[in-house]
Amino acid sequence: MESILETTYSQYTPKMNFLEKGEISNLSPAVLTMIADFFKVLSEVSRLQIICALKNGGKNVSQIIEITELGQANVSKHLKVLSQAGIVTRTQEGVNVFYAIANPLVFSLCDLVCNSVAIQLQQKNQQLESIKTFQKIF
Amino acid sequence: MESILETTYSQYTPKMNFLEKGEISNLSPAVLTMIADFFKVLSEVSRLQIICALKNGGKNVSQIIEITELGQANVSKHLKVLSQAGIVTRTQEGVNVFYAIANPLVFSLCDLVCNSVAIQLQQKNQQLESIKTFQKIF
DNA sequence: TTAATAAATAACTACTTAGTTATATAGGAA
DNA sequence: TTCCTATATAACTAAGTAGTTATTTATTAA
Repeated sequence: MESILETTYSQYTPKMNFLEKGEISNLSPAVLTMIADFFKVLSEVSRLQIICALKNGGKNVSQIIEITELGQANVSKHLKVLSQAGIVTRTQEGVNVFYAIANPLVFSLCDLVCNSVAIQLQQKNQQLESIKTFQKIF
Repeated sequence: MESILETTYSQYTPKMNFLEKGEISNLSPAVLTMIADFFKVLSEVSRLQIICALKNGGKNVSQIIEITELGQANVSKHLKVLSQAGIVTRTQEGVNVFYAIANPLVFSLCDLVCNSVAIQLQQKNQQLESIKTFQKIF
């Protein structure tokens, strides 16, 4: 089966089936741009707060505003960004609009990064402890 | 054992051991900022290009410049950002400086996002096909 | 020491975007 | 209809940053 990305960006050579191979190298600039844009959506604290707020089920905008304590217009803009990135779904019910996580992948991503950051902090903490021990000796 | 993040940000309540529990909700703003910052590093095409260039082993700056076709000062700046984020390691060997991937996690992250983006493209492609079929009928 | 090369940094411009304020749109109730 | 509430949008400001050019630092060779 031909990769969807290869189909869409077939003008880019060399062709690759990175979906099957899981290869990050030799990706077309177009694909790298899409990946970068996805990461960019997750690179704002306010948007991560909104994602957190939706962790245990969909919420309407008013609820999200209350939980995150962000401004109404601001939340609306961020929800649009998240929606366009396919991270949340939008469902209008009368005067309310409900948003929910479209793909739990985001939680996997956040957890992975979270662990990575934690390990780094741990290493820095150990270095700090080493310095403290060093100071104690003299 | 107490979580490293709980130790470092113990002033934030309620306390959480998300390292063990893998919980993204109720994270302190400080932790969310760290996660956001990490994603921000991966949200630039040039930096993804550099990461791709290092996929099959460490390279010195000149090699990275050649592969990515980016400007020298630009590459140097991006490498600093990647280095400070703990994504690449820096090793000076005489006049050359070698950079290498510090944590293969980044490839997992990129692959996950890549697949997610591919699925979305596939869905859009199917919608496009539906429209084409629809047009064929009339 | 001098020259040449590799890498980092400083200073600058142009662009993007988060947040705010004000306004618009739209659904439901009176 | 008119009013009220929920959400979206427009316009704007301020802050951050990618890329460039010029310069600096540092290492090796002549």
